[in-house]
Amino acid sequence: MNRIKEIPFFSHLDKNGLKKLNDISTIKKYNSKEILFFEGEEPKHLHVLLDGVVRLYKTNHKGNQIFLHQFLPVSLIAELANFENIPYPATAEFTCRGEVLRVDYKKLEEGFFKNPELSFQIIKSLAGKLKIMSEVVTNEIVLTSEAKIAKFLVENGELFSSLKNTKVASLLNLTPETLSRTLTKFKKQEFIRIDDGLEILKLDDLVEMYAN
Amino acid sequence: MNRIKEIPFFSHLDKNGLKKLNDISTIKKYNSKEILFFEGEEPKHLHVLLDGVVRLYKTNHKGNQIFLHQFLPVSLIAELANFENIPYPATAEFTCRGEVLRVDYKKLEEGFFKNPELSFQIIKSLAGKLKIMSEVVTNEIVLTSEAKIAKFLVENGELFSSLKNTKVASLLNLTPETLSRTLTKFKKQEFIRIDDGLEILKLDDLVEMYAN
DNA sequence: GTAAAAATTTGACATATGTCAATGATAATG
DNA sequence: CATTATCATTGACATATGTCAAATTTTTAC
Repeated sequence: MNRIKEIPFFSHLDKNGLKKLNDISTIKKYNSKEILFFEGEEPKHLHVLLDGVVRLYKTNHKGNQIFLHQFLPVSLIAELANFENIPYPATAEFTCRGEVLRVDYKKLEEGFFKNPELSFQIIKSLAGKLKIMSEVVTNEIVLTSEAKIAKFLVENGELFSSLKNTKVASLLNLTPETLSRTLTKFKKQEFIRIDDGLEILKLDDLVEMYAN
Repeated sequence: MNRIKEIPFFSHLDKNGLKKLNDISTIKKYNSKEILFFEGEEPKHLHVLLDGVVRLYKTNHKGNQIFLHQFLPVSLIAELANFENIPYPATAEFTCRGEVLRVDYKKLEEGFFKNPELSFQIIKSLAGKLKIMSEVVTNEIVLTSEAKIAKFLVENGELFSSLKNTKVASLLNLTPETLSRTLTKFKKQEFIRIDDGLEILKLDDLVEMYAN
């Protein structure tokens, strides 16, 4: 109950509302690599990530994972499936131990959807998701690998420096080989330098590669 | 004003609400091939498609159009850009003459967002868009061309029969050549027959290609 | 500090799909 | 009906990116 009060999503609820919400929800702990839900599964709960990190991915025809997004607390996860009453469109997996609030969706719908503040929060969340998906489309369909990498270097330089290349490659849905080759190319062109962290030497040239 | 009353989105508004909405919106007509908005443009209005057909697409690095979705009346178009206050993520173009209701978004936000019924409609719309985007991702990233085509034949057989192959190819973001080759392949395998309309001979084999 | 494991780089090759060009088939127009 | 114009098919080739394997480097663990 105290946990629920701290969720920005529900923080505006009054005592009665909190109690009702508490009655239809449970908190569940997960370990790293545990699956919150599989692509294709029927949703019964609304999941609110309280703690830990969840990665969302689809699986392609060859069985490779296509990374879509990484969720940090506190966020709703795949609420689309609840609202549209469709199977989960992707798989959600914990990358470290964490916790979710599982809310019985049917009961939530009955009791809470008249609440304007909650509606507003849901709108925010959905719009955010839509933005994410739109970016996925841009990154995966519109951009070449080179452009994807250039964009990532410019926009996530810090993160790049802190991660192994294999990890970066998987975030970008590329093979480590492609990433490696592209990075050496960028180094040869003197767009970047890498020693103990990324240094961008020719920002404009990098940006040019993905912006239009 | 009468037009507004007929929009399901706003049909629940009372007289006063309708009047206020009417004051902040205008109806604009468009011809075929006219652009409603360009990718990257700053949104000022919420667009409600009242009449006509609008196709939404992105442009890739080579200047090719990547088809995302076709809107039929009555629908909100790219409201994401309004809600998130970001540039339009894609271009919207009329494929035939039509009409939109342009609502001054700032003013709408100030005056209407407390309305629970409207919020609910917006949630519905956003969730629908999210579903569309999720399908785009599935189609474009997860499936091979062959699978895309198989899926389209199974799910849109009627439409397939009524369209030229060039048109189908562009809906699927494929070249006509690839479509043609794949179709001949399916015919050779006796999955389909085409004479004066599509006939699916081996549904299971086709479905097998894209379902997992 | 050494051994084992993991990550990176590089080369050779595979593959799906696009591009271009030529030809044949259909449809549209006067 | 004849003539364009559009569409479909086919082949040869290009290209980006993945796959596999080997060599090298870096990191981790004892």
